[in-house]
Amino acid sequence: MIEEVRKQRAKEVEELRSHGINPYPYRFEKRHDTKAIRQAYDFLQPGQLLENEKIITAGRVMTIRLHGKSCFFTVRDFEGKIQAYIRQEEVLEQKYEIFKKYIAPGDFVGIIGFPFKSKTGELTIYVKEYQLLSKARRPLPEKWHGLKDKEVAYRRRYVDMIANDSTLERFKIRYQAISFIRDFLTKRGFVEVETPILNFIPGGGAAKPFVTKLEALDCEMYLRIAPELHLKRYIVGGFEKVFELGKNFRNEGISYKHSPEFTSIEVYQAYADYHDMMELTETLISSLVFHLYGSYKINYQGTELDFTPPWRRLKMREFIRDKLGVDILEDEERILERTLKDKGVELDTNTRARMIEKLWDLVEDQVIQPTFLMDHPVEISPLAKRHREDPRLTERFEPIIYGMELGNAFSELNDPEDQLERFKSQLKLRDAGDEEAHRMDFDFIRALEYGLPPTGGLGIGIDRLMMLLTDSPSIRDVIAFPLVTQSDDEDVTEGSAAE
RNA sequence: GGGCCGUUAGCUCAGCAGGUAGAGCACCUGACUCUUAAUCAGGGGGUCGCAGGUUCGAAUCCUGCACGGCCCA
Repeated sequence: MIEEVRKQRAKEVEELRSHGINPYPYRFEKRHDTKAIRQAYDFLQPGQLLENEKIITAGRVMTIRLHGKSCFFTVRDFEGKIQAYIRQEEVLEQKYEIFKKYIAPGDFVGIIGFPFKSKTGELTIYVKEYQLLSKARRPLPEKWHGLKDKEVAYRRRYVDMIANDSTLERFKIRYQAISFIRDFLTKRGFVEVETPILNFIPGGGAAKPFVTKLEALDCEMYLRIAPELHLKRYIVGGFEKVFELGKNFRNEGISYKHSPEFTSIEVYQAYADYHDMMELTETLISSLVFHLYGSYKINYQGTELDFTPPWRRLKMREFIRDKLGVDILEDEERILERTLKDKGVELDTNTRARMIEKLWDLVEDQVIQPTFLMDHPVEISPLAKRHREDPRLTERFEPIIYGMELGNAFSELNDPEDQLERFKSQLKLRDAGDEEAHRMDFDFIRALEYGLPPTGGLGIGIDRLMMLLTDSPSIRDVIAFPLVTQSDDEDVTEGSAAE
């Protein structure tokens, strides 16, 4: 069936060429987008025509309503949809016949005409001239129900975007948000920088890396799991406010909130501590929410989330003690372990660090409203500075919203001796079987020995933030081209050499 | 890795006391000069995810596999 349509379209393309019409011309001078047209002519009364105005626009034909010698059709562009009207008596008869015969839903057209409002009050472009800009060879999904199959939506996102306005809208919001974040930080004096994605030592986080090979040096390399250590080297070098927005790669499970390839933003500010980073975080995210929705409150999966600053500050030790009755600092490991066993949690490695992480996992989903989870124990925070009041803790926080860790931030550890000790402790965890434990990075120690000023650092997971901002239940919904298994492309080659 | 659900026309879905596959949209032909899920008349289109099994007979029942979704680890 799809082959039938493709052959039919191929035939039409040949016929158009024989009429001297190029079905794939080179350019069109688009002057107005649908939003601008809507804003300019919304004032028209039903039935009113503005024959002296000239509109030049272009887009994809979505639907066609043909009535013999006249035809209504809707055109969609990035800004929206607009109706157009073409009549035999207004264009050359031959051009009308060609429109009637060859223009179909899915095709791109350029149109020149004037605005009017139909009897029913819909703003419409009265077509004086049109040009086929690209002929579609495949049928569009159903015009009423759209595309619902999630597999197809993920594999062929372009079809999802064509068929479902909400999908296009979701990605517009994503890139508006990213643009806002860049502006926000730039206005505060931060410089956008870059760091290597190919690393010899994957650092800055707890994760299994992707391994790749550098042929030129015949050695293994890793895709970065976080840009953190390089960004701090910028601060050592003399930058004072930097950020990097980009992809990280973690060779771990895939779930509704985990993607092997994800986007983060990391921000570092010299002379600041984690309190400054909390202020930055809540101001950045709440003003982003306000920028997008005109309110600090949004709905996520049926729950109202209130981003109004200041956000709740919650100490990790106290919260776990309140909820589970154990003290992650003072209780013996066998007590932590028994609490976990009672809750049915199995430990992959028997370290105190892992136990603390698992205990937190048990209560994480009880934190719904935007919250800063603070002051993590030192053994699970190898890059954070010890707490000024209790050296067993660190000056660290994670913004938690709707039970999801949205990021991670610290007063950065800048004491090279302590950092070396932390790396060594991490190596012990590694020996105990923790594959995610941090690796040794002597050059980073060397950098700290040259001197890192007091620095506040912050990382935010952009994809998870976008889930919240677009009410999306899965991280795949906010990644335009999510990871899917290899596809079957049989329908492309088969019959593509249609006569 | 485990559990549940799903996979039928390009799309959205019916069909499952087992009896040789349907609708709407889309597509093709024709009619129609203010429609908007346009309308009207006619037509074409399916290895029912794949492979086995049970049966005279399987889209339907059973087993395995693949792909996907959701939940759990």
